[in-house]
Amino acid sequence: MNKINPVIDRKTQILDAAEELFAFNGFDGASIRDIAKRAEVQLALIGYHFGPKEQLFESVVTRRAGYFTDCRQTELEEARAAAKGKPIPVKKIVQAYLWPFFERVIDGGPGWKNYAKMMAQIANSRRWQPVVGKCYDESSLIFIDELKQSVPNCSDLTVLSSFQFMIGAMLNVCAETGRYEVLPGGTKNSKDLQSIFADLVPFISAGFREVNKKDHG
Amino acid sequence: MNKINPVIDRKTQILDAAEELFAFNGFDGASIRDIAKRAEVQLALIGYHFGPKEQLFESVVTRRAGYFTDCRQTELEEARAAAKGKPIPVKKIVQAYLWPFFERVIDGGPGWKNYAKMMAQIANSRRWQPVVGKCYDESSLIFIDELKQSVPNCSDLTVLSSFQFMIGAMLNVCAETGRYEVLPGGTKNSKDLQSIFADLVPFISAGFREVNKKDHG
DNA sequence: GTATAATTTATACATACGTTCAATCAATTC
DNA sequence: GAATTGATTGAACGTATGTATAAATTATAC
Repeated sequence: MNKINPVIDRKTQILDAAEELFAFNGFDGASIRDIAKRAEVQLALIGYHFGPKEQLFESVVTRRAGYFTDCRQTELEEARAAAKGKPIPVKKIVQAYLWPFFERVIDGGPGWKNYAKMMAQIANSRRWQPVVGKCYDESSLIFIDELKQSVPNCSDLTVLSSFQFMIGAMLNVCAETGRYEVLPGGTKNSKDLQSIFADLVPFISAGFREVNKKDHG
Repeated sequence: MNKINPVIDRKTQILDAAEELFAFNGFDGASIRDIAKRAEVQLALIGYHFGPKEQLFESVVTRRAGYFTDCRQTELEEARAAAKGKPIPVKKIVQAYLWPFFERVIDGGPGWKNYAKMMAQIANSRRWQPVVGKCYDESSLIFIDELKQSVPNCSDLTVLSSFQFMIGAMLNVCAETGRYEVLPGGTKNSKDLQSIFADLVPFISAGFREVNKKDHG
């Protein structure tokens, strides 16, 4: 017997396959049969381990969420410590939020890439708002509160909007929809994401600082 | 007989219903039967007028696309004229791109709102890239070229990335996923979009100017 | 080693799906 | 006003879907 824990392996296989097919075909476009085939697993086994389809989807969303929220929290606390009681520079907050996501998409392998594609779609859909919220709202609130300290002239709505601008930009480029292959200036190479990240941080940071100017608040 | 052109009315009813259901349930989540019921139309009539489902979807995407590209083009040309041969200020370009979309979502009624929701989802999906590209790529190229004039220190990839940041931010807030109702600072009121737009333009413009600084190019 | 529990398989069910087609109906043309 | 075209209906087909269930297999405990 060369498998240490075949059950965990099967569950992981299922989650990976589901993640991939949800990412490319959406929730309704990916059938449980497709997922089973891709995971090289029997149809009924998916229901046995994960229950109905919506629960499987929730499991896929949840699986990697904790890594991101934990990692962001760590980065934020480091920035907080470095700021010594003063407001954290906006750029540091933005970086703390964005980097864990980009790092995984760049270096984490295909599973993390698929997760990003999937999240990019469901984050813009009202339907999955409860699932996304359950995983990410608590962490988002911490970042929003921190941002309020660093852009004190902004109204609550402005901070919230700007936070959404950041997320929308992040997900759009991490979804890797292929537009970069079509429009001139982009290549098919995903190491582009490294330089896209290098642009996104100052881009978003400057945006926050701009709306923090008195005449905008 | 009080109906001027019942055929056009039916086709419009179908497109409106499809738009709404695609926006909320996605392509595979919205069945033709659901659409027919919502449009108060017989099932087979949809196939008769629009062919297979993918073609219906393409018709929905295409219907309002021309308005946006035309309107953006007009705004861009006005800004170009005002610049008198010099590069157009970034803010004017950003505004020319964003305003037609926001204006319709704010004032255009439920159909335009649904269109925005739908586009926010498919823009982040590789699957519909060909359809979106057919409608919007030409217009996008014009804006990208214009932006290159106005942020001359940026590499092609940086301009392209920044353009995607803008689109991602725009779609994320126009999707109205309901996050604003959950996180503090937002209300359920969609007149918020007016002030979100007022924040987004300087936010994105400042981003472009920042990555145009020499040390980022 | 046997009994118990957990996992995996194989199959079936009822329903929903996209699409097709002949029929009816309405409008237009000559 | 009969004929022709286009729009609409009603029903059917074959297939794919999510889920449930009982049997078989494997792992675990005593």
